[in-house]
Amino acid sequence: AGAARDLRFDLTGEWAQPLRKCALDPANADQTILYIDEQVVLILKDRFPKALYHALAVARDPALRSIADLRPEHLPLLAHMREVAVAWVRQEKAKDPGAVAFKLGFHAVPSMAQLHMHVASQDFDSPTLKKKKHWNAFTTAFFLPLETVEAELRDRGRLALMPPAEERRLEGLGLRCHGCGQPYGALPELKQHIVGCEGVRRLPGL
DNA sequence: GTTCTAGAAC
DNA sequence: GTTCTAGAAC
Repeated sequence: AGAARDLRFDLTGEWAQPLRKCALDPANADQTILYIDEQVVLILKDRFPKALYHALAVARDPALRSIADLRPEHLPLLAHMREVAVAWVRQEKAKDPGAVAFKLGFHAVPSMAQLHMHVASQDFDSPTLKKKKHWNAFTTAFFLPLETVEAELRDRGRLALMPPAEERRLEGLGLRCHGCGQPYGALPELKQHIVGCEGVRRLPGL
């Protein structure tokens, strides 16, 4: 008998479908499509971005609903998603040399159906970043870097899904600047800090 | 994922 | 009194 499927990764609600719909039927998508080929569509996260630059590389294979479906055979797809993401990052950084370093990766427990990789500048300067959960989803171990995901697929054949208790722990962690480590009690204070933090400007990444 | 909003926190 | 967070949404 196979293991029971983790319901957190099923994402069957209607509100969770826009990325999947875009990947499967891009001609009728209302998102801004930056790039598309047979394997991947790069979508600009223009309505609710969490940083000055924020895009999503979405897999077009209908079988890839989330990171739970990834297997070693998908390593070439992940490499291609990196190429597509890096091309966009280079283009944006050429236009804006002052942009903060980008990072590529997946949320440990996604909220939207269809495998999607975040491509985001680490300024996290956005009016639509409103909740502690948003902050911690990008600045804690809840964010799985692309290299980590690739290594785990290579070494273990699939991803170990984050236990619900660990998910709750990371979402609830106290707010802390990812650039300098300074703790903050409230999100508005932290958001005011990050726009001027030198540590944020010096973050490593793409 | 977001919206709404009650009531906690300040 | 105002700001801010966090839980329900069928």
